[in-house]
Amino acid sequence: MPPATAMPAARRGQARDKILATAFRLFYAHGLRAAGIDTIIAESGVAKATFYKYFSAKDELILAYLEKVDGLWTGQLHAAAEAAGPDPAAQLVGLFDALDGACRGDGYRGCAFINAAAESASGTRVHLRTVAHKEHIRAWIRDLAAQAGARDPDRLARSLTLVLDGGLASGVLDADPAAAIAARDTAAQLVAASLGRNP
Amino acid sequence: MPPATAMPAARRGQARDKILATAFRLFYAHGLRAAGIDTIIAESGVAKATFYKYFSAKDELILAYLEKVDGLWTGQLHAAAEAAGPDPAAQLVGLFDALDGACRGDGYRGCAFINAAAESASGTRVHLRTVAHKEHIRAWIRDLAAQAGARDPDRLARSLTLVLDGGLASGVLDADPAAAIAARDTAAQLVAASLGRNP
DNA sequence: CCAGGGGTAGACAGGTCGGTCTACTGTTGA
DNA sequence: TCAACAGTAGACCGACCTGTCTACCCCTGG
Repeated sequence: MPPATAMPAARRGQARDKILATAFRLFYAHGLRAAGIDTIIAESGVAKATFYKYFSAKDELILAYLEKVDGLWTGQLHAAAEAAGPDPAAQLVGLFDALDGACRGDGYRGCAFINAAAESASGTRVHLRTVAHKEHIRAWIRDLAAQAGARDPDRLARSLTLVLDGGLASGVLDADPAAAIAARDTAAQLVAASLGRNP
Repeated sequence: MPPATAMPAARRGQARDKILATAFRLFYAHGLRAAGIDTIIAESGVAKATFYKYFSAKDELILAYLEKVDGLWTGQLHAAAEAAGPDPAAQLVGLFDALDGACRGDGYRGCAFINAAAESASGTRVHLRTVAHKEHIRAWIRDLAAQAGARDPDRLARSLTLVLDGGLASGVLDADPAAAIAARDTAAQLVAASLGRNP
């Protein structure tokens, strides 16, 4: 790291965090286009020049926002899975508790990635980032399915991600907890069937 | 109908159709906000005053667009179901062929309603319209499930709509036909299980 | 012949968008 | 002491947004 700055380390980059936190809130609540730069800057209590020091354009902020959501949501998914115990089959079902938890939260508006994809043209960096996220999730679920000894891990992973995405997508319409419960229930059924309980 | 106009009947309201057709294309391809009124007007080959004669505001056009999509998509769903024959259980699976057909089409970008919901604040007329659409679909699927003699029609309908929404939602990320096939496959599994083939 | 309705063309207003730029303030390490 | 740096405040730019309004054209029924 180059020499030293004339700034207290505690304060460096503090503005960036405030901006990102505000962006997180506004992007998720109102959508990528509806949340304007001016509003984000004003609600962050930050100067415009400061914003453009950390983010060269709005797109960069959106990308940073998606990165943050990715980390948060993936973490919740992993935590929910692990809370179900060491059995991979149980984890495959348990991860759906994250969906339940999310849709009970205030201001739940479905999946940030699906919503972002709906507002971005395919081929753009933002859109590609949403695709990458979904692929990561599916790869993780596939691993879990393989560990659980599913007859066809890829097929089970496809089914489960469909159910998960369905639960998330319906969340942007209404945050009905019944959808999350049904998703978990459906997942349990699919996991059981895939484990060879019946032909 | 009042007296008579001084206009050839064939031409009356023709402009409205052109506008709606253009709006359909642009709203779906680019999103509600990204498609501007000026662009829609220009590509419709219509004067601005004509537009505002038929639609008092952009929101009205969006609502008309959603109405049109509703009719089209519901029609495709019904057609796919009926193509599977008279058996309600087969229809419950067959309707997923509409998903397959849709995602193979050019410019497929997932579910217009989920995308619209992602761009509209909850409580607005646009948002409420998306919720109504999803409820209609689910009610129809529930009826089919009841006719098929499912043990718990409501539960089966919930599961199937989750899978359907999952397939549609993933379409805005990438138009992978594998997702549609997996959705149909998953639906078949759920329908079979719900019909009492196994405890 | 002419009133009236459906249409076109396009200027215009008022606002918001993302982004740039200038000028200034505090803090701190050399 | 002072240069360097993180920050603030806010004017400003050009582009684009929705929506209004004026002016004109063309066709047709009375």
